[in-house]
Amino acid sequence: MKKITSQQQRVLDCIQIYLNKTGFPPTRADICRELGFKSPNSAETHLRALEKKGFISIESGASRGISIIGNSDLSSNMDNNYPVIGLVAAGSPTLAEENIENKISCPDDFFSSSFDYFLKVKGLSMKDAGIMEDDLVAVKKTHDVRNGDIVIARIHDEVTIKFLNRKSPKIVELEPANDDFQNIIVDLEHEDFTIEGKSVGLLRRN
Amino acid sequence: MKKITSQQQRVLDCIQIYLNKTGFPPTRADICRELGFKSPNSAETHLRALEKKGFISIESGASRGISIIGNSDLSSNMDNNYPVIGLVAAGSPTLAEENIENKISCPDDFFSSSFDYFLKVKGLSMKDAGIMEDDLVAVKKTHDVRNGDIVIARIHDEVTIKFLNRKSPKIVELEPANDDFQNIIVDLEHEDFTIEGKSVGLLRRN
DNA sequence: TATTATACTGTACATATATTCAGTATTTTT
DNA sequence: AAAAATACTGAATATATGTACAGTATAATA
Repeated sequence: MKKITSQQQRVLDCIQIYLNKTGFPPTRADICRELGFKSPNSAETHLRALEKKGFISIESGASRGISIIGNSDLSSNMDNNYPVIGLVAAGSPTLAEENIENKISCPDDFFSSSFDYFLKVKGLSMKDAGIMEDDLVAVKKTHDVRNGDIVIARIHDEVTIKFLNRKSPKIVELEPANDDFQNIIVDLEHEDFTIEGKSVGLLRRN
Repeated sequence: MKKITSQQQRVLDCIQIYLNKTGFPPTRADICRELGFKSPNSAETHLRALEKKGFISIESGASRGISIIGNSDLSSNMDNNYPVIGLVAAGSPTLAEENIENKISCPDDFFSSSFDYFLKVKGLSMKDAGIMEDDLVAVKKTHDVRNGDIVIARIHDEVTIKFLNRKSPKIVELEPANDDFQNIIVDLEHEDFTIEGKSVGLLRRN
């Protein structure tokens, strides 16, 4: 992003404020009125400078054809309501109504990968990985997991969040990030084991 | 809200889609083009009907002066672009262009308190508090801080994130959350010390 | 049944608006 | 020191645009 002058910043702010106030962009004359310019060309040259530097785009010929770039304000990355699910000792973290503690509005592209829900962490078994009690882990429902991934796994009826370490085709090791906890060895042939998903991010609200 | 006809709904949708696509509202001619009308008055009468029913407002005389009424809360609850600032060893974390690594679109009410920027954490001095390298700490610029708060403080030219512990009116202790690091004792009378803000949340993107 | 609302086409026109051209002056960059 | 960018005023103009007027036709409402 190229550098912006203070006057150009004023014009850019003016456009944003006008948009918030009216719902549509200003004309050159509107900008002049707001900022005290006496010639529409004052606004015009600033707009062209802002366009050249990539801050706005101007639809040629169209009235009020200004749009602020990076202002993905509406549908392109519309917020979605993501459920927060408590990590209970027993029971699968289903999206059933009774398991949803609340919902968080958040852009769809907030994390590197899309995700399906937030998991509220209980306990400190992953504390050395920076995952603390009550942290919200963004979980993507997938079976495409690799060694070293932080996965949400279910063994019988117990759900847990751990590092994945696939030792052999039949043996999976779940590693906590805390010396006070022990590794969990799962024999895929004799135990009911499911990967619910993996962590793609974390959110902590003080 | 009064009932809407299917054609009026089409026009309303058309306005929203046009807004999402271009960033500004359509003209009567634009609506005609999108929906296949052959007279600008077709769009005009639908717009007047939508205005009468309270779905949109029309600024008289202004080109593209259409705004969707239901979107008023959406524009106030709109996402904001928050700058990501690198925690550099030296220098204040100012919002100057050269310090902004990128921007993150995020709802204003995402954390318990409003905040001003994301600070990208370097080092592991707060690892026992679950703050890891490259984590993004949501920082609220404020001087209203209390003992036990995670604060962003500046000593001379060095910026750091630590627990605050005000020992006396003149002595402030900054505590890391890592046994490998030592407490920092600051003498307010003889050292250049500023509280830049405090942490109100954390974001980690794997 | 009369009236109003809906749903259009088509023409016309005043004005709202973008945009160009001609200047002047200061600051920044090369 | 020259060139380019910034920061304006002021005037002019082609056109983009809102909007009124004149029709036609069907569906909904009172």
